Amino acid sequence: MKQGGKADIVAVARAAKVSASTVSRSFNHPELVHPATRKKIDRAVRRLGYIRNRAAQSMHGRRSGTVGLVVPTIDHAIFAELVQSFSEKLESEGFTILMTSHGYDLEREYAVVRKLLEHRVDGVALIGLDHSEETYLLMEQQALPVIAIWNYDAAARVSCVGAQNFRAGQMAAEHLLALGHRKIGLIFPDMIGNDRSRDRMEGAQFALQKSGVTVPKDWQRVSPYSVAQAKAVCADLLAQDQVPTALLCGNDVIAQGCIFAAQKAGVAVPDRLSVVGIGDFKGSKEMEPALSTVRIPARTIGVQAAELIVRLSSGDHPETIRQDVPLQLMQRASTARFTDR
Amino acid sequence: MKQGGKADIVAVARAAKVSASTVSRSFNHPELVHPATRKKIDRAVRRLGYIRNRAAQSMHGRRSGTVGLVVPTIDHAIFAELVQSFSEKLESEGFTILMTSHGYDLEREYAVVRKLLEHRVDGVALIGLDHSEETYLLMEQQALPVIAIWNYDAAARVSCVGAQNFRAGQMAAEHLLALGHRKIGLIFPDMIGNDRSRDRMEGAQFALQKSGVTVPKDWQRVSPYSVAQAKAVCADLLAQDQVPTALLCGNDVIAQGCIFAAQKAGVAVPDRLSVVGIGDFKGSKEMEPALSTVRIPARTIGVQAAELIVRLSSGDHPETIRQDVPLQLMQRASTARFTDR
DNA sequence: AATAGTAATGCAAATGTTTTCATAAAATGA
DNA sequence: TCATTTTATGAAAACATTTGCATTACTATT
Repeated sequence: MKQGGKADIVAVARAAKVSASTVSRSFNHPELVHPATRKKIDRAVRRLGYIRNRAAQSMHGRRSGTVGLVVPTIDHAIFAELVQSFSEKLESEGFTILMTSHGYDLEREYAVVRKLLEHRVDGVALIGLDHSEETYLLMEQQALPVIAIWNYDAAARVSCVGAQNFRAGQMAAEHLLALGHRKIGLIFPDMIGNDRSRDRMEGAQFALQKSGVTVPKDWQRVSPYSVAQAKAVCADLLAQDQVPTALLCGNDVIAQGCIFAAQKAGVAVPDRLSVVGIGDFKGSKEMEPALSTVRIPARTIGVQAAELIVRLSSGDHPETIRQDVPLQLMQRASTARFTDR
Repeated sequence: MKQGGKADIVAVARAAKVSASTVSRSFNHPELVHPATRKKIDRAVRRLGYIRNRAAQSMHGRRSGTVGLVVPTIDHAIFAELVQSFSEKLESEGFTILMTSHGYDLEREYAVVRKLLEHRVDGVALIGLDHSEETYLLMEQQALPVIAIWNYDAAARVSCVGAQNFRAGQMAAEHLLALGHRKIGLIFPDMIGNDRSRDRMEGAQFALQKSGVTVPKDWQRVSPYSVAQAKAVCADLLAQDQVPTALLCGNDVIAQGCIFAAQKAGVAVPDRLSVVGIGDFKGSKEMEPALSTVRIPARTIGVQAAELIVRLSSGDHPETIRQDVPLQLMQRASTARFTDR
């Protein structure tokens, strides 16, 4: 029984009194081996505690059964949700995921993609479309299925499944404008290496400009992805003489921070300040007041991304497939019509 | 340049006019190969876009450079934080993590551990100590470094690093008792396959009993890990004739739900209802009112777990190492002294 | 200049599996 | 009963590396 964990296929073959080939076949093409033999082999496998070695398998051009997933960080509500649905779906298809994060550092991203390649993953999934030229080149050179998750871009260099962030920013802005707001503040995450944020900001600016609304410098703030820090940034903004009647936030975490900051400062939401986010993270719907936001369906994206990469890595679809996942405005309690009292 | 992504070590050797052995050495023992040769090889590697094949490497008893991580789900603030710090540390040590989730299903856990073993991971990390006998047996048979993260138990069957959940429940209860509360409600997640929850509940009950406080059935509720559902459960509890003056929640997500439910029902926190959680998740400190909770230092645990598994998988420490990570009561705004008005 | 010692490299075996091809055994058909 | 087809198995090559051992090319020492 306890064999020190080193039973190989020939040990099993010996124990079952057959050849290694037969054991291998009994795993991979069971229909080719006699039921009685199969039974003998099964018993031997169990007795020795044999576990197949995928490393050895994948040396035969056999697929490794792994998919690489590269995220900036998983410590964000939104990525966690995405990663969960993505990996769940992939696991149900028999894949295991090799997960790495790079903390928004494109240099490190290159390094981790390389490492995934060393492990001979059957495909790679990245977040967003902002990647270094080196990284793109590396992946193209390996002729490996690659998909970008989270963003949709008709001109994307690789297959992608996601939503249009420009549109998300636009929708959030249009929502506030439709409610009559003209004094609007913008709080967004830093934009370096973060195309999502940039596109949303541009979408918002586009909608505002079209309506002739300009945002004073003082009402444009940068906040990291953190409730605590967003709260501080927002508190600072609200402490000014002139404050906006509505806040458009780059994502729901920032929006949550803003709501808390307003509550703390005694500014009623939505009576005196409307707040809209982007993302519709877990918890946004439940908080008080419930957060109005543009919903990006993370689970849907995760599942579709998993399906796509399975498809790309099995059949050889050399074409680039781009899937646009629709957004949805979730009007809730944190935004209200602007009334000049 | 573009070689269809199929350059192997002998192709590199040919291009650099050396033998495959030398190329191999130049990767693994660079000090043994002449600087000039190394340079030639480097150039060839770059020119061909060669990427080492770890599958082939690990066939030589060489470590695979992967660590398996098995979580119930990563779609929980707290696991996300843990997983992030764990994987960050591990990546900095040169490992890649193979991540799988099982959705609190111990059968599936067995299956995913098996799959990790097929990939010849250098170690396995699981959450908690509740695992099927089969899973334990499997891991013992393979004589593989295994650690359980999140719980500390002096009698744990495998190495572990984490906190004492019994103690956490106890601390939360003692906090409420110290504030003068006697009418205390308990809202906990389901306990099947979730030893964390069970231990916390027992710790809380222990402290309450010691103080002669009994909790009516109506004030003991089960809530899934979800702000929305906790909010509903709590709303139901608060709609009764008799309501407690304090709520002890099995984790911060539930506590957050309770606070939102109270806000919605017009029950002032902490004036009329104190709420304490367990975990100190991201956001707990920032919400309004800030949540009092028992802090379980997820990042610390993640980092220590990573260090431990590296240690176990490099040197051969056959002994079982158990690390207790201390808890800390974070008294914030959601709990206050009970005053009978 | 010869020898010993060291540094750098190559050869070949080994790793654990899959797969092609060949062969043996059994089943089928006349 | 013999020839033919089908089914089941084994032997050996292949996969991409690493490594122990042998060999060659340098340096240093006398």
